[in-house]
Amino acid sequence: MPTKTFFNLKKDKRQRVEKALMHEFGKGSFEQASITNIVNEAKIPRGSFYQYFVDKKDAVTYLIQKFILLEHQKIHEALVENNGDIFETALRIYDYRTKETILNFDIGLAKNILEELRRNNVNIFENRDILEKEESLKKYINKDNMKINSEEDLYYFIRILTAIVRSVTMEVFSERISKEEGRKMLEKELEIIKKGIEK
Amino acid sequence: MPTKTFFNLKKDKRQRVEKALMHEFGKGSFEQASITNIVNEAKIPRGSFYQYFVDKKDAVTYLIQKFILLEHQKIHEALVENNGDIFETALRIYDYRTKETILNFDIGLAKNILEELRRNNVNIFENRDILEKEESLKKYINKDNMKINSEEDLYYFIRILTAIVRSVTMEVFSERISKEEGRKMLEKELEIIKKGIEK
DNA sequence: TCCTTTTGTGACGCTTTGTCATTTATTGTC
DNA sequence: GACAATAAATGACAAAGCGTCACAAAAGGA
Repeated sequence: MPTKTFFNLKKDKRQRVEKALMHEFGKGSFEQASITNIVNEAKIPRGSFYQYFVDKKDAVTYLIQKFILLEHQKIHEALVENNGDIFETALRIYDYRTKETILNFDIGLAKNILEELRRNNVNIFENRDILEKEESLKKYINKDNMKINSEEDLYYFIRILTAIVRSVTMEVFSERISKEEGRKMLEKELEIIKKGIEK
Repeated sequence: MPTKTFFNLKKDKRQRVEKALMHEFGKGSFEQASITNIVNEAKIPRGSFYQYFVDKKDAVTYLIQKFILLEHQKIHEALVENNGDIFETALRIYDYRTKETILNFDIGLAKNILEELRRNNVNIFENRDILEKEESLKKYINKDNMKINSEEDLYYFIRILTAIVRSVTMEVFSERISKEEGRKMLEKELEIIKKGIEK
């Protein structure tokens, strides 16, 4: 997390830094991002960057946390609007993630963030950082039409959905498939999960 | 892919280079790997590295291709031994991936390779590079006890399995869960896929 | 006003990458 | 074996990036 110095910054300066971070981290991969570019764009001296953030990773973490919180709200909305239907919600998550702008995050940045979350297998329904501040989303899930008999079942089921939505989202991001193709694939995959495989 | 110069190298030298590559790329992430370390370990001058490989990525690609081919063979074996049972095979893939040594690749290196394959959503049943040289594994899958009515269904089903096995494998690699916990989780997840969710 | 604490600043040391001009080895031909 | 042509080896070098540090400026408090 950024230092307290960063949060004490005047609004104008902090926003300049934030904007530069979002821009640079969205351009290529996180590894490729250059601190030199960030300080140039934000018009702050190099030393200041290290006064605000421990290192590059620290700055990334800050953006990721922001993203997770916004996404949590978004999923909450989707769940409520769809009366707790988790399959519809999964599609809604896919839809907004593959939009041009995700929660006001540039698409390139969102892609990198989601990749990072995937790498660390962060599950928005279980994430600890969120659960400290926000309530769990699980209770909004309507289990009436599902063969879910325990908290454990639900846990594993959410893991499966998370893996699948992520997988197809990343494929769209990497431009191997279009947004529309991806959605159709996701629909088919959800259908298989619904019906099961065993004869 | 490496240059022809690399393949023309005397066995001893080529093996020295390969060993150094595998060691360095297994130490940390691919991005962290240092070419300086590789050339030092392999006892070749810096310039030679760039005579053999276009760049760092090229060297990585070489290792990944080697890995994919070996894994393809391994899955083939597993499928045949289990009479085409894809669920058992999924568990077998999990098992050998979470072993101490994977196909003679150091565990750190295997982790990085699998992460890369995941990022690019490489599916060993569909991979183009393999299909040029080897036959598809799909035909070995026994569909008798499964609600799979078309090639398309099978395709999506394999996508789901791939996503799930990868997800849990990466969690074991990142040491959030143990090998044994991971296996139990995978078993539960496979069970859900078998039975379906819909009441 | 004077002292203390916080923030700003950019030159610098260090490391790494990929290039390139030059040297050395290998191969083929007569 | 001699010579030319092709292939491979070599390491010094330019360019670029990271994080540090000593010092300067600003802000806060008494």
